[in-house]
Amino acid sequence: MALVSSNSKDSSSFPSGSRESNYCRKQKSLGLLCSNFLSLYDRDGIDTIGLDDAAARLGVERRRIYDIVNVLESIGLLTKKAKNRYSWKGFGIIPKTLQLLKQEGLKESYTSFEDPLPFKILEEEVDEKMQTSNNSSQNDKSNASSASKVSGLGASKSERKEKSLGLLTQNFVKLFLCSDVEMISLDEAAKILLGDAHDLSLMRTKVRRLYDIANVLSSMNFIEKTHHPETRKPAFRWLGMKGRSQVSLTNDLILESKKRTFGTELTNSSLKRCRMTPSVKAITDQARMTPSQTRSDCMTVKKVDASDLEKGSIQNVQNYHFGPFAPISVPKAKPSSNNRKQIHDWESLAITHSPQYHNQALRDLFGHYMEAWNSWYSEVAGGKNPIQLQS
DNA sequence: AGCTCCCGCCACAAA
DNA sequence: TTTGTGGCGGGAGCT
Repeated sequence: MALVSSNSKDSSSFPSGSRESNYCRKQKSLGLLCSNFLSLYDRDGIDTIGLDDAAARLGVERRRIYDIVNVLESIGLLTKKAKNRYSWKGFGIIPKTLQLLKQEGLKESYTSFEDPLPFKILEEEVDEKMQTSNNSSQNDKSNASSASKVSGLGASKSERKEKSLGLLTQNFVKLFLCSDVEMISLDEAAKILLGDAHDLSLMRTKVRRLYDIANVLSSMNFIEKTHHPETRKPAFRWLGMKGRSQVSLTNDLILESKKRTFGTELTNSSLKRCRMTPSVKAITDQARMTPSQTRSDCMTVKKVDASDLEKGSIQNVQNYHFGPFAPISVPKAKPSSNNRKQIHDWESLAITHSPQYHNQALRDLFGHYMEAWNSWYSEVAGGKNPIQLQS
């Protein structure tokens, strides 16, 4: 197939049993790929994204880009423009997407785990612009229903859609938005999403896909991995937009530590066979952890009520601020007359969410930032309540 | 040993 | 027919 990239040839030259000893599976995870994808495209001035371009710049085969893009598209971050081309919508769309997903879920009368979840894709009202690209595939999507169909070759177009990663992502998110569960394991989620089909191999496949989705959503901090308090079984907890805003402070530290390690490298390909010194590996391991994972050592995160995000953020989508250490890709708030108020917001945000690191390197780095912040703050804002790094 | 999830085959859709 | 898309599950890395 013409799509096979040089990269995939690389992998085929290292068949499963004979990969180089320093092959590191984690370095090639979908989550990391998603982070890198966002580093590339979540910024001002990005309008369209070419899949070939993305694959080349990230150093992965195209198949993996489809995985990422399908999940991102399902939550509105991207919309398909044409073959090979997507347009970037950005995280401002997320509150609206979540609201719509919640409405959808509630409309489907899905309120508890006892109810089978009717499969129905979110209408494309997430983005009005999409209305212009009216085509048959949209109708197919919105008409897709019933989870009970079993897989098999010769599946129709709509049957294929029903099993798509995008639809599964939306239904997975609905589980959180439309129920009162604190956390859910992927096993449980798969059972619910499969409805009445409990075939073992179907279950395994569904769980595999949920792992893919969970990794991508975790990398954006919409969910975080945790453990059930009683069974200690791995489970995922919903963070939503709060997850994103809470980690904005630490995000830059993580980006920074990545930079220190890899320079400007954003591709996964370079990670493929690079040998890392133990110290570098320790830092990159830390950096690879999602910010929420980094936090989770010391912080407990309360479940976000979906209504919070509806109340708070929807009307403020355009005014969403990420805080003083906003990622470079995020447009910073323009200086304005209420600059002073923003300073106080930042201050309280920083105080509230000041992370505590077990990792000394990150503690040092964070300390450095706090020092810089306090010095700037005392100059500009009079030095009231300087922030202190908690130990 | 069970969990996790990368990898790429290959069916299906679109051009 | 060729190229684009993405479901799927084997099996290896990770814990």
